[in-house]
Amino acid sequence: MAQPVAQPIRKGARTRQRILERAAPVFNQRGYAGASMSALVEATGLEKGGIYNHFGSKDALALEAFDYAVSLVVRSFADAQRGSDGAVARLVAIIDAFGRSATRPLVPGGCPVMNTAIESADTHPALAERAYRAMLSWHRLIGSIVKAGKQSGELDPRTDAYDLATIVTATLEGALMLSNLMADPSHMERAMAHLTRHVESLRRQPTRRTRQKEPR
Amino acid sequence: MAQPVAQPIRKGARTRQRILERAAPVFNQRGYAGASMSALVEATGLEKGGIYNHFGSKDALALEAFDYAVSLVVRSFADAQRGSDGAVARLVAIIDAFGRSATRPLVPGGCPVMNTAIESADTHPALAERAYRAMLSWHRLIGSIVKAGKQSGELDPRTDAYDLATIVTATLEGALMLSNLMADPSHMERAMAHLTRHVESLRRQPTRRTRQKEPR
Amino acid sequence: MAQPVAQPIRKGARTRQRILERAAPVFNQRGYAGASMSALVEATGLEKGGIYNHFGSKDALALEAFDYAVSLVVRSFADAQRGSDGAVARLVAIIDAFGRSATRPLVPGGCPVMNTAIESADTHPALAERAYRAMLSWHRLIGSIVKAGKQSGELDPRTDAYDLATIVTATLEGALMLSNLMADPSHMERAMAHLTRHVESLRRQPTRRTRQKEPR
Amino acid sequence: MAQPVAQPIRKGARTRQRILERAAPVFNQRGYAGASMSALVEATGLEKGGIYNHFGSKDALALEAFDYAVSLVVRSFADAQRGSDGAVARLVAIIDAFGRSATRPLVPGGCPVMNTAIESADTHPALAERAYRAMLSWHRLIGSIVKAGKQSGELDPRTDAYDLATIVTATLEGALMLSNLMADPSHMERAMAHLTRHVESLRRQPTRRTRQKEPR
DNA sequence: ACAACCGGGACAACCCGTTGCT
DNA sequence: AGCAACGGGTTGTCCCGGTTGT
Repeated sequence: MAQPVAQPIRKGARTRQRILERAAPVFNQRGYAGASMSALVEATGLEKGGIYNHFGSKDALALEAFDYAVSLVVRSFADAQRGSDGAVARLVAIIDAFGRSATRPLVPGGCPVMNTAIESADTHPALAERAYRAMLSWHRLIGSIVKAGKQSGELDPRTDAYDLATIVTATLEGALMLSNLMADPSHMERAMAHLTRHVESLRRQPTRRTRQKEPR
Repeated sequence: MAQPVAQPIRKGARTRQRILERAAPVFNQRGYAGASMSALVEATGLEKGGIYNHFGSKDALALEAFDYAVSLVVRSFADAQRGSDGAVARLVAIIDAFGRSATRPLVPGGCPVMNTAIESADTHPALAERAYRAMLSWHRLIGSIVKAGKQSGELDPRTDAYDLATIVTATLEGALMLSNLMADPSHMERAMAHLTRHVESLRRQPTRRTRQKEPR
Repeated sequence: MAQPVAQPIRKGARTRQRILERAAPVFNQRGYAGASMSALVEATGLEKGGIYNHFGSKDALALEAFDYAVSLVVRSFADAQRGSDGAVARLVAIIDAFGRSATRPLVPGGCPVMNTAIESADTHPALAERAYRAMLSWHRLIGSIVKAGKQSGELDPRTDAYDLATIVTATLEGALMLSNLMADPSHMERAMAHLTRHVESLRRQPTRRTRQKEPR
Repeated sequence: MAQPVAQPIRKGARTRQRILERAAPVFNQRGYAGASMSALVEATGLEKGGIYNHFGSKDALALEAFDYAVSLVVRSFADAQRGSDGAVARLVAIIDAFGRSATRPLVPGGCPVMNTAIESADTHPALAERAYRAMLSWHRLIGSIVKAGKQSGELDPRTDAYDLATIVTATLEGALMLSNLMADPSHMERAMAHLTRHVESLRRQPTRRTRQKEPR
């Protein structure tokens, strides 16, 4: 029963990971319905039986491949924030990190969360749920940064965390779609500039001029 | 019982139009790969042969159904502008019209342009091309409004039409995706409020404060 | 109500005949199973409904088209014999007439009787029956010529009509197939030369040497 | 029960061969266009997926099934010649072997070469090419026998190998068609008798009488 | 034990021959 | 006579287990 000592990664686990790494771009580019098992066979280099040994179904593989793809994006967010101090700097770092994916995608085929959200909304509840959770965690990430920024006094206390999360994610996802659709990264650049300006406008001002949600 | 005089539309043309009207939501919700001919058969009420009498292939039907769906959106833009005078009012009317589609979609399943852009980018060049053209026409629409607004003196002359087109379409499309993904129309409401404020900030100011693209 | 005088051929009958003339090559080249109704629509220039007004089914059209094609061959046999006196001359004329079809086919696609015999033997009893009858009539034609030739004393009395009918038709049909398969009319030329020599060897000889079916 | 040693043929290869054996008669009887995949499914006992595992398309299966059918005929020619010495004996053996197929067909449905030549001439270039090659090899076989017979002195030196190949194959193929069409093997018997006599007349004669291609 | 092979059906898109309505 | 609609049939691919071989 004693587990083998010092053989940290079994061979099967490495194969499994390799399948995920190679399947994720296929799902991200072709979508769930458009990604055939034979395409996955080609991408992974394994035979169909080999894939089914690790994943019980195309469905299960798609869910894990999605999680894997999201984990790459999340990690890039974490890496981006590492060297940044302050709410504005961290938000800008996230905006930059996402914006870079327009020219250097982490997973080919665009943002996996948006792609999955678009395709699976009316067809695949399990995938749609995963996309929902991923997006929710991003909003919470932004929300926690805003909250910390307000507490530290960096951000205007009237700043609405929900507002900002919506504006940032919506604009970035939309701009990524535009850049890919029109094969022109300047859309993403404009969106990044716009968001950066917007985020910086949220700083607490010594003057009495309001910025956001001005009271009527 | 005099027979109807001058019936301008033959029966076949009416059937063809009905197919488009009923196929468009299927493609918009399920995507091209996910929309099977049998689903289209069910949606249209015709048999397979009946559909193929009017459209040579699923491909041809998808292209025309996309164009039909886009035409609905474009018409809603045109209707929205009709009662509006001035660049800001017209832009806000377009933002409102698009924003309404989050709660009262013109075609079920979200924005056909975004959906098609996401799915077809790496799989279906012909569809991707149509989505590109549709988006381009929207950008040109916004561009022409901005240009007119600058000429009339309503808008700040430093306003960049490209910038605005990108920001507006990216934010709206992203927000629609968010609203649908999270089943929460408030995302779209926040985006509309943000964009409305942004557009209004582009008005020519009697003071010398700059708004957009401030010269460094 | 009086029918128009001196209009011997109704328009419908002409259309019907035109359908046959244009459908026969399609069936002869593609076979019954390979000739689709849409191919026949294209060949005839009519719509499907138009064809079905004249022929109750593809089957009925195929049968009549076969008869039409055979009638062309039969007529060419009759024309060929017209100027020939004597059994040998008439047989050679028929051989010549058939042989010419290798380079100048009466109906594109080869001999309709052989084509139909090959395709329909195991699949279409009604067509196979028509092919059988056509071939039988050719054998009877040759048989009657041989019989007349023996009665007139032109042919050796030991000549077997069945034998000759088999040899002539088998060799000609086989040679036509070879010429078409190998795109080389010399096969037919050799067959014609061989048969002509053979037929001429059947003439009653003044000597006592035997020609055919020599007694062992 | 020692397990079988060195089983050289994997299971898949056996299935593949079985498909060919069972598909060949279907194609030979119904033709390429007339042989539906469902008929092949029925004949082979496999499901469609099983067949498509071994052959990429109906087309590929048809080509290999044709080759298989031809190989049976070619093998029967080889077997027939085995016990025969001399050109005349070998030619007669081939004639006999082919003639037997009228009553005991190697592949049900007639000669695959002729059937394919007839059906595919104007519709299926790849199959027509295969039929052409098969026929060409038969002509070369006859040609090589004639050549050897002339060199050994058995055959009249004026014998034309092309002539003989055409006459033999044309007559045999035509007679097989006649026998099948008219359900009467006597047509083939007459053709065999005729060809046998003809071949034997090609022997070198001690006298100076000519046999073939007499100079005018 | 694990991966490759192989077979199974259901379903894909598409076209067939046919009929009825205009 | 032509257009429109019909379903059943076409070939071909799908995703997925069971078996075989290593």
